[in-house]
Amino acid sequence: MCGRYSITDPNKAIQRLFGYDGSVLNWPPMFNIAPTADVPIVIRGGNPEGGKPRALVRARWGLIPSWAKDVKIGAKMINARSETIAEKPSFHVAWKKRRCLIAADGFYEWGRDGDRNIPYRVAYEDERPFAFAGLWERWDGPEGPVRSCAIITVSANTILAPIHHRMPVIIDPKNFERWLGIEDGPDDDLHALLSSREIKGFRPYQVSERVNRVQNNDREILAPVVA
DNA sequence: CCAGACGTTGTT
DNA sequence: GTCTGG
DNA sequence: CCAGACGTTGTT
DNA sequence: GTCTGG
Repeated sequence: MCGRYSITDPNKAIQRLFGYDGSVLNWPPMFNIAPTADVPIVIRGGNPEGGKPRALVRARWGLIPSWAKDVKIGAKMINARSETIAEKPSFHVAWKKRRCLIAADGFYEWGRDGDRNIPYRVAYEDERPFAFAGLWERWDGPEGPVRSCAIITVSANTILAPIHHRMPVIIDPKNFERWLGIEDGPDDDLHALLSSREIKGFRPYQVSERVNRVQNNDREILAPVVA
């Protein structure tokens, strides 16, 4: 699963991942991102610097379906299972029309050791940024429209299985256009993107339990601790 | 037909 | 909105 | 995901 | 235990 993640340099990550200047949103470093936080995502739309039609926007983490009566439902919709995403009423429309990429440079998983939960950070060895496969939705609330998103999950691969049985889907940069729907393709192709479960070069390492508290949002959160 | 749910995770 | 249960 | 709250009444 | 907030 994926219930916390990080983007330590959002502007640089946008540049490296998507090849355009994302500094307009001027995002601060986020070491400990929790559900309901506003996060930067990339969707179809616009034409940044004359390139592919993509738009960098902010969205609340936790998908709020269009029919929701309250934003609170979003807190339960932080992940969407790839196995059932096409059938679930809450995700079906977004699956067809509103896929997104969620910029990150690490995510956190809690493993279990007896009665203790041990936090790990999972990131590329060289700390390069990557993108989760996501869905987004627009909800018209009493205080105007709210954009929200969810991270898609699959069963854990061999690297992560010892820690946890679910993990987020990472989309390879060469598949960004296919995923966003900028290039046409049948739905089977989309499922193929979700089923790769490839996270070559990823490395999980134990971190301090300080990450448990969402208020702890500082660079020390990233530091490895000795088991 | 209308009413009511609509999600994931982990744990038992 | 759309699907399921009754 | 984890942490932390979880209630009503009456009075100021 | 279960829900809310972050």
